[in-house]
Amino acid sequence: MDKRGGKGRQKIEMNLIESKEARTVAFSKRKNGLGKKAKEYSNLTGEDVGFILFTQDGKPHSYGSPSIEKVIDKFHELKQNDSLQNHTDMRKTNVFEAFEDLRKEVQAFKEKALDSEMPTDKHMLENR
Amino acid sequence: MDKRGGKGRQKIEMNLIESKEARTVAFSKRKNGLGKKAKEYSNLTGEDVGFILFTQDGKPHSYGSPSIEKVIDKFHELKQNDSLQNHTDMRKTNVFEAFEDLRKEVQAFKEKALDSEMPTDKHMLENR
DNA sequence: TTCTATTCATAAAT
DNA sequence: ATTTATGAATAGAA
Repeated sequence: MDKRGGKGRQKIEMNLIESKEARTVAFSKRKNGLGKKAKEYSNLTGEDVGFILFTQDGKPHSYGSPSIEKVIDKFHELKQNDSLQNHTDMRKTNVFEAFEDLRKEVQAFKEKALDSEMPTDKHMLENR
Repeated sequence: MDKRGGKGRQKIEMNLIESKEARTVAFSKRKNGLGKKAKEYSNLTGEDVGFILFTQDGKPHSYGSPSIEKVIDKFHELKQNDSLQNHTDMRKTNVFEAFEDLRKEVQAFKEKALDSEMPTDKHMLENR
């Protein structure tokens, strides 16, 4: 419970963040925020949603319910024939929640196995 | 000008909104909110972003910087290059790929530790 | 990544 | 479509 000083959220212009460091932090925060909002959209409305974004290093990231490819296909399909009768399919995946559950599970297994072996295994997974 | 009453934002469960009317309102607000966040992402980071979502009537809506089609094409292109040049799991950027890796890992652990107790299912909602 | 102080988003009621 | 009262997201600092 340390009381580290913080000036609280400040208002900023919606333009490119000049500072490379601040921009990196923004990439992380904003990407997570977008993912959460997208997940909330599908949870609350029961409809599909998906998004794609690129980060500093030019890497693609995506989120989709039920999957980004399914969303893209459905998009093109409906866009092409707008009068198409839509079928109800709805199968939410809640990727982030399930993902986090699995991550914790793996973590638990690894910690348990640490006292017997040193796996040296490292995962570069940034989502939470 | 008028001071119509409101109880302020209330906390809600992130599940399907039962009320058709409330859901309709949510579609509108959430869609706008997602659009704003996406736009802010590209403005602040200078990188591309795009999203697709479907509304009650099954109609597709999209947003893209510079365009949803460009974003989709770039996504597929980079995803292809990435998998061709990197076979390791060191640079996974797609949540689904990472998810699958974790799932397999968990499965492996479980098969290896057959006599472990069965963890109970914990399914609660929340954010983050 | 974590914490705090603020700004922003938005559930309810109109 | 608007206002209000709050819940949430997040800029800046560590």
